Amino acid sequence: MKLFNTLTRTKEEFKPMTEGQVKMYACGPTVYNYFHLGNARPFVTYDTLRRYLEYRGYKVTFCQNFTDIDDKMIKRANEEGVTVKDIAERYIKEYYVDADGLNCKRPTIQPRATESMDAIIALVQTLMDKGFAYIIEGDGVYYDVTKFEGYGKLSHYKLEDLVAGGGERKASYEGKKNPGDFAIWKFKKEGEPFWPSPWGEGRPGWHIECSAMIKKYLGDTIDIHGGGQDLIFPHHENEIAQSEAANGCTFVNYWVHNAFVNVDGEKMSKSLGNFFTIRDIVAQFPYEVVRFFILSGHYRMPINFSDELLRSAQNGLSRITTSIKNLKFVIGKNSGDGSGDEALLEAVKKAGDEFIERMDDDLNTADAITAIFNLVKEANTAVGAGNCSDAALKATLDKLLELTDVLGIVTEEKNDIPSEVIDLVNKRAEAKKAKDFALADSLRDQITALGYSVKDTANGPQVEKL
RNA sequence: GGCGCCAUAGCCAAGUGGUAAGGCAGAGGUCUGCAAAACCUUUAUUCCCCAGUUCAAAUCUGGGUGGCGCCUCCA
Repeated sequence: MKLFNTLTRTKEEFKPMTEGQVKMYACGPTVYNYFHLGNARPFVTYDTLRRYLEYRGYKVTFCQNFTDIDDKMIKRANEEGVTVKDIAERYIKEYYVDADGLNCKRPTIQPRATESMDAIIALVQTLMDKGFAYIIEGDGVYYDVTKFEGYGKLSHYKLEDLVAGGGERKASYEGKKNPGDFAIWKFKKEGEPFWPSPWGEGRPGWHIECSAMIKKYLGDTIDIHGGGQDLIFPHHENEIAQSEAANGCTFVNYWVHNAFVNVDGEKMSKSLGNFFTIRDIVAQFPYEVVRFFILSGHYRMPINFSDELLRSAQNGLSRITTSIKNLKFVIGKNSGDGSGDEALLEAVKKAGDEFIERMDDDLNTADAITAIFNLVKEANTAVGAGNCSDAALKATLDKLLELTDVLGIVTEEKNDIPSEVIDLVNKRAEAKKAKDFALADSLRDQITALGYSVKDTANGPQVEKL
């Protein structure tokens, strides 16, 4: 497949280091709050990339971390008068509620920064030993960006521009050799959690955490590293600087970055206050709709968020799920003569091929969904025509389930109908037969009141949970 | 100031040299006791504007206009 590599800013043919195996890492959440739709985008995107790679036969080792120690964690803990660990435990649990709901497969490895201190300290030590880092007394251990020749290669920022540009970097100028230098170990401050280190008690900087966890859990070089576009600089630039300086080899072969979720054309972010948590959104829309919404555009294009757009996504997704339900219903009841099989099976194959072709092109989920819609249409036509065998319909259903599973947009629903409802459905069928439509309609109202819908089809009444 | 992205129908959105996918919404029709679902037809002679390259451009080049992001914690 082809992937757009931020490093080269071109689509490149993806070749893993080891045939058939992929090591990928994505920056995970800082667990100090519920996550919002903007945060959800990378989770869903990289989960989809992982699912697709697995679908294509790769054995994927997917590592996504939890940042469970940083300024915001500490702030939150102090506000509530609890420990940082309490906050972490709480919001990791909440993370799983939403991430599981969004149908994100649990990553292979989910390290926490606080449980990776050995690796972090070892990495800082290496950087000190090799002369890439220096100490500012009473402050911390800093990385000297001028010591790393490739600094800026990911973001394409020049060191001079970083010095001259913006004029906003005043805050931490003092003591640093260069304005772009960043802390890899912060010395203990009053009221903050700390860990022992050769340079003094303290805690790690943000950037070093990812570098260290990648080294510890995946190795010195990995195939794919993903994250939001706002992480390109400084976070990922700094990860490269740290890891390549320490390890002396290429850190990441393919850098993948997703675009933002916007609200009224502006980036959804906590600082702007224009964010919607997933928890809030799912009070209105199912998780699958949120996932479908995210995947309905290309991951490198910004998507706008609004109720109207989610409603549109909900309607679109229900076209797919309804088709699947209808197929499930009709299989076993239908008596098609098989004259439509050939055309249908051809459509199944075509959809499968197109899906792969489009996903292969830099994970074009929008186009891949189109392939699914095309098959949905063929399936609906076949069900309506009633001229296909069960085997052909089953093959269609299986393909739809297969493709939607790669995207993670359809979750299996149990459709157990209570006997009470079945009785009503049967009575209604009798009433209809006797042309007592008033009774039939009132029975349908009763069925609806119990939370079920009934629709009349050529193959009898189809009952579903509402 | 530096780096970068985007502009396609009422809305969303693919398409990056060969004559405009798909979804949502709308309109008409078929089917149906009604409904639901579905199917058919219909909705951009045209892709922000202006030049250029080419037999051919939404797609490439140059110049505008408008919007956004990063350079500071940020997905």
